[in-house]
Amino acid sequence: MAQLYEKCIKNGLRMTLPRKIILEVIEDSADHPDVDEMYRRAVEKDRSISIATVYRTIKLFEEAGIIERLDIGDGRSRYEEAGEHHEHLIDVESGEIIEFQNEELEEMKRQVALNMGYELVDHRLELFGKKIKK
Amino acid sequence: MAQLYEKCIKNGLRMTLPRKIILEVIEDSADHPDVDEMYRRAVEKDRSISIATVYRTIKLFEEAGIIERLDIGDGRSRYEEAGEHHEHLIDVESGEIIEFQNEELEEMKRQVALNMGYELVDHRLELFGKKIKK
DNA sequence: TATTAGTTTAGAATGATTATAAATATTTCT
DNA sequence: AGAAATATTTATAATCATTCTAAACTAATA
Repeated sequence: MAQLYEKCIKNGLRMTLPRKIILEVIEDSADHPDVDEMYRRAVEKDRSISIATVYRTIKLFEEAGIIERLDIGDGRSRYEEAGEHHEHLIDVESGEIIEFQNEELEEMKRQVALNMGYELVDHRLELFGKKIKK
Repeated sequence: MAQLYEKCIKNGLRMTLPRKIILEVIEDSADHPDVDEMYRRAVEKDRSISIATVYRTIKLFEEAGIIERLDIGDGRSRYEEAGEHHEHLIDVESGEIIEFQNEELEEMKRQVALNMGYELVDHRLELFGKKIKK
């Protein structure tokens, strides 16, 4: 599963120890950690890593398309491995973030933008929901 | 056009001078100002108003459903008068924010949430587009 | 009008993020 | 490999948006 590493190399990034560690953190994370959480996970692997490096590296990885930023509207940015495009449903009671995909929805967004004379270059959708108990 | 004022009263808000001024600013704004911009506009009407009051009052108005928050992903919160639900298309070149409505899209969001066992309580969609030149 | 409760102000505090300067590490050149 | 040049990291200060606090002020109530 070193395809992320390959992607970094392809982007001409020097793979230093801190960058490798942060990359590992990303690979190991199935959730959507914020910077602070990523920092905590990185420190577990290497005590000496600095928060500034985490911020800088995350920005670097984001620009290289290695990770994607998710903004659920509280002040912090969360990150996840880039990949298949998907949307997020946030459970307003538990804070849980659930991923989903819906091609029809995607297509409709593209279409709506087009109707206004725009080429869609990015889009962001978050649904906030309450679990229906049966 | 004092329906916003009425709405405040209905919500049991004391209508002090600063609150009236901030309400005026909201009524006069056809765009999507951030807190700092709203503060600047308020100060033009009353020199003595404080940024803390603007923050507090905005939060108050948001909770009362007088205004709505818009987050376009740069660090700041923007606000607009609450009303007809609509979405935003952000022109990535000019930064311009264009409003649009699409009931079909709305319905689809509700449906997608429902399929996952959730009642949609809120949703946020932003399209980022580049103007197509003909 | 005195008392109480709510609001505003100014400024300090906080939390997330970015910038800076010195120390380290990596690459390049010979 | 060793020196010079370049990039990266670290620690910390700075910044930006936002929230909190305490004292002053205003409005509502008894």
